[in-house]
Amino acid sequence: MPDLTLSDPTVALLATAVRDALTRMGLPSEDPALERPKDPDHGDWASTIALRVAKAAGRAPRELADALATELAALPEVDAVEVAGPGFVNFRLSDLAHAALVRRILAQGPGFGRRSADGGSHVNVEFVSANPTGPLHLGAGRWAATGDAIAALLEAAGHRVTREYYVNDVGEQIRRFGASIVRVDRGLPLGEDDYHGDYVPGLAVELRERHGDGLFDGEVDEVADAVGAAAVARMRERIAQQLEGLGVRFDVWTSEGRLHDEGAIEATIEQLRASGHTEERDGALFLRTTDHGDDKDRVLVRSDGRPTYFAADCAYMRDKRSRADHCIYLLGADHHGYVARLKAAAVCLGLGVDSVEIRIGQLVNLLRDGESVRLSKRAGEMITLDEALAEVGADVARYHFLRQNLDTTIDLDLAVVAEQSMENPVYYVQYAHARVASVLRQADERGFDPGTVEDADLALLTHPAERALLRSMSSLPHVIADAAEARATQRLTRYAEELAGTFHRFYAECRVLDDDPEADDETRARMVASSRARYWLISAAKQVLANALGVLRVGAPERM
RNA sequence: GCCCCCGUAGCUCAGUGGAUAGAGCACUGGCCUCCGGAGCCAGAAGCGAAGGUUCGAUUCCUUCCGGGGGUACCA
Repeated sequence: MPDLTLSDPTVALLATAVRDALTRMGLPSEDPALERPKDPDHGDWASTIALRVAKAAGRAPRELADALATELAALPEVDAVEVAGPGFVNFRLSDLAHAALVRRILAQGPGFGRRSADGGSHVNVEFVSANPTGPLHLGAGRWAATGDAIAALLEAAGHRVTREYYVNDVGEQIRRFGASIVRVDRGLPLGEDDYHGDYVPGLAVELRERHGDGLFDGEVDEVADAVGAAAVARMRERIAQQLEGLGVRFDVWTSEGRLHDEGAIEATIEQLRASGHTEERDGALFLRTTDHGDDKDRVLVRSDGRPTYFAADCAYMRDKRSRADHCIYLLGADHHGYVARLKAAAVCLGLGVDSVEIRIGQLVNLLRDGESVRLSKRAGEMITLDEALAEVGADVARYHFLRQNLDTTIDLDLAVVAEQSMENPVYYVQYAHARVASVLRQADERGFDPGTVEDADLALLTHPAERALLRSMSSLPHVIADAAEARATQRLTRYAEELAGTFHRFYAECRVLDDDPEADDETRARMVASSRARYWLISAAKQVLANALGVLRVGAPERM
């Protein structure tokens, strides 16, 4: 549980009050166990501390809660402290706290909900890292959107973040990729393991244009490496473009080939050998990953002397950790077998198991007319990320991916997503933002003078719909902190939907720009005061919606 | 065989050990003389099964049932 007191002064205040009360009661002053009740009838905040310490204190939870409630001296920010159920202590915030919230949101602007970077650790988030032997398919979009949003969440939670892509740009697959291009270029037949994608012929043409025909001179085996290298460079550009289409930009692209060239792999193997974690068997060098939870030892150097990809993975891990305090790997479920060996490698490299965090996401199952479509680069049939984006749009695609738990396999039927796009939850949220913008525009056009938020009488915001909106708005800092810690993007999307919902309900029930020329002066003055309070309320709501969408990297439109 | 993920409303999915388990879609019926109806309100409908831990379990543990994925001196 992240420390909520860091991001919310009201919580900090309550926490201190609970701790002080505990001390006065002669009980250990521990975590005040503050949480947000689901039901607004239970107040704005609740503490379960009485339930938690009852046993140790040897007193009934309900009795403890009563004593605690009595001890909690009246704070100006709190209207009431109530005991409910088996021993919950519920706090009801006062108008003062609500007014402070609106002013704080507007004063902090885009910073509301975010924590300053001071003291935050440096986190490296590696994601996508698809082999550069073809364009990204739609499934990669899930990792792109999710990794990017997790990175944004971590930034919002106060960490320095590096978004990183690992490029497997050397080895057998690249050679095969190069050979496939040459074969296609010459009209030679392809083998089963060659690259059959429909992007291959065009790539051959492009490479001739870019590098001249000389690149292709020679036997297939002689030119495969060079063609492969050129093709990889080209695919990397294409992949970067595709990611750009989804609004994702990487800070660092690490080339596996560079690790080889710089001797990082040899150095890593030497380190592992020197630290006694390796063993020679049958002429190959193994890393004893079974000592650290893996189910079999892994080969670092083959019997013919060539290092394995795993050796490169170790070198890469060492490289990344030298640049960051904490490394997150976002991998697809098809790589879950890598978890144990990577964790073991972290131990063998002396990096600290906890500093290497591996997140496994379930795959995207693409459906077309209800039938599963295989997404394979070599087999050829695939839907590329850019094709998909052309159909549904980046915001819709991003939001769709971010909305779901990583543990959930996504069944995605593009036709359905595109069809439902008008009913898509992302529009529900964006519409709320656009609606606020529209009201603010109206206010301006009508010459409405909102005054200043300092002068506005925010204590007028007592309607249940207004209270619900305030309550929802106040949650953003906690939602961001929780979602970042859990690496759970769907918590933020769901929150955005909830916030949008409370706004839509508010909008349906409360009129912001209210005036009645027929009314007497006193009534009209009341209406203006109410309009001003609501004006600042929705201005703040707009900011919170924009901040939530901003972390998700989804647009917050002024009009739709 | 071993390992990982999932099983919550008709469908797609949220649910961080707390109080009466929530959305969207679909269905039924309502709501604009007035700030955007891409909206609001109401209705019906659910935790795969059994044990255990706990003051409290949809959540943690075990077993079973059902579905998906992974298992290499591959890359």
